[in-house]
Amino acid sequence: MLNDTPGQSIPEETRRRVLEAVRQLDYRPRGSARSLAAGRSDVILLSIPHLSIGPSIGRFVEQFAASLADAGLTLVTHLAGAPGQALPDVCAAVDASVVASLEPIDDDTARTLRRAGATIVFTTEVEAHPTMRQMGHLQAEHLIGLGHRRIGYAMPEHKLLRKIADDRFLGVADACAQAGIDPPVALDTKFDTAVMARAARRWRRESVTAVCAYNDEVAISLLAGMRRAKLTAPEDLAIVGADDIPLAQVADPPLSTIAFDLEKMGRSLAEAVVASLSGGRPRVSPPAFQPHVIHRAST
Amino acid sequence: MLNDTPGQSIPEETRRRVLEAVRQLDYRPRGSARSLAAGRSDVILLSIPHLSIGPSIGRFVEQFAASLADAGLTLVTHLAGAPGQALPDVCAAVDASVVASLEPIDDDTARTLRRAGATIVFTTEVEAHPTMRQMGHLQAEHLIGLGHRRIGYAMPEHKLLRKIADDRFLGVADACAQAGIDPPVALDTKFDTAVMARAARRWRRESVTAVCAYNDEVAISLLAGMRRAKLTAPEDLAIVGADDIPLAQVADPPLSTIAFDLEKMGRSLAEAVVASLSGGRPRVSPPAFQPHVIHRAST
DNA sequence: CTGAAAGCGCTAACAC
DNA sequence: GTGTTAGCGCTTTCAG
Repeated sequence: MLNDTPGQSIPEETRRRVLEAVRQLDYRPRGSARSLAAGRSDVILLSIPHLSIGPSIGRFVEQFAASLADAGLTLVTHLAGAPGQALPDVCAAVDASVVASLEPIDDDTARTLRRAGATIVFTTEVEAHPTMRQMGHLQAEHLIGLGHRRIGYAMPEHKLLRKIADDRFLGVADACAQAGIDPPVALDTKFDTAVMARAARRWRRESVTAVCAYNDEVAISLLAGMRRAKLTAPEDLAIVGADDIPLAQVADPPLSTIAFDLEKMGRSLAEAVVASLSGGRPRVSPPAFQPHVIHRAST
Repeated sequence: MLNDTPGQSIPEETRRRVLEAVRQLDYRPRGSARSLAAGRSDVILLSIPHLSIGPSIGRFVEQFAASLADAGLTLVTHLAGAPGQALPDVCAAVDASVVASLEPIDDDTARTLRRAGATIVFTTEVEAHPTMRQMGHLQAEHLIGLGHRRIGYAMPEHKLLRKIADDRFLGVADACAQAGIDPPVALDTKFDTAVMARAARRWRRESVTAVCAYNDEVAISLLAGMRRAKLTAPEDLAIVGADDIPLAQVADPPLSTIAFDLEKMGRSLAEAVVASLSGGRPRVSPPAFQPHVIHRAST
């Protein structure tokens, strides 16, 4: 009865009272025993790339967790990349049935994960990877559409963001190639106004008229550098960010950026997880994220 | 031997070969079986307050995870507050032996957690709560030390941040009372330049000369509003933020803020968890966080 | 349709 | 000092 097996004949009164008792004691089956017996744990482990934690990812995780909960699955997250337990260790410890990741998991780890007790591995690799690329593509396209012919790229400071950054950069490069213009000139950045001022001048010297920033934080930081260098956006240098963080709206000038539907993304990922659990192909539905540009005054 | 029981006599060669084989297969005991048998899971569940995810918390979590890993414990995190699984559900699902939380856990939940299979509950309630308060205190003290006699408080937009905000606000109010000046005048905020411009003017009208912001994001947003209202910091209104996010350095003017040692905090919390596991009192050592003000141009 | 029993993968406590 | 076994709390399967 507790498992709600269909086709039973329990007096309504009794049923109610038992359920009531359960609620009162708020009994919960012990996860370890449950998964040991059932051979499947209903625990989903999400690996979040180190340091890139921000409000956007928060919204995504929330939706992901909520959708999973609807399917009776429990989400826990793990901060990847940092020192400490590696993903396979954590996976084994919580006996996760599915591992989801926002950034590509290397083959070696993936193999370990898969081997680890029938644990199914699932990554967004298939779709999210292109999405990162697509974001870069959109940034550049937007700028090119505005008439810019020489584009800069502002890399993130932290090297652990490099994998994602490379993807986004590739998208920019792609768009430039497609438009038949020079490849983007990439420069490293830092959360330091003086450094960013120097970068801005450097781009100007190289005849760059617009730059795609790795994300909004980098873009805002560049805006600060420009102010210091007595340069204005978008006249001297047009700037486009990525991720649409809340602060982008109050940047000076307000920052153009690339947004995408994180709630939808969370929902799709959850669907994919559920599907993979019932033997389906672990794949997220294509029209999931719909990245799009938000045009504000900085471009 | 795999458990490294002391006092054995295994030929060195054999030992080496077995260990080698283990590494090759990279075998990992299944967590569920392990904890079921041992009655203890070595999984630590960290509950992170909904939405307040930011770079600072990332650094904290990393250090926490690393320190726990040193003690052979595995950390997973859960986003609290959001719809989806509640903390006790997640706790039961992963069979956590310790639950740590950044914000106070209500008594009801705590009781459930504690009951749930000998799971020990641990919260930072004891110490972190005061720390939030202390941050507000420091903000106000700093401003008062600079000669300000009427102080404003900028509340966060999101109501789920309210609990933390109330604590921080209380610290500000405390400091004001101690200094014998008027209580802080609190205003709601939004990531919208126009709204913030209005708030700035409102504070001026109320003779406020300095405002403590809930955090750096709110502060930066207020700075944007002031620019719009043709007000300058710190002359027209001195601003102090909290948390010391990277963007605080590139704010215009650079933002004074309250920082604290997140790495140390992570380490202390881990120590406390380990202690609580060996029967000690779940308490984090007092001199753990050392919040301090970083004085920049905005005040 | 309901009850009893086997056993999931490990650890701990026990005899040898 | 080493091998063996009982059993952790559940699910599932298989008789009744």
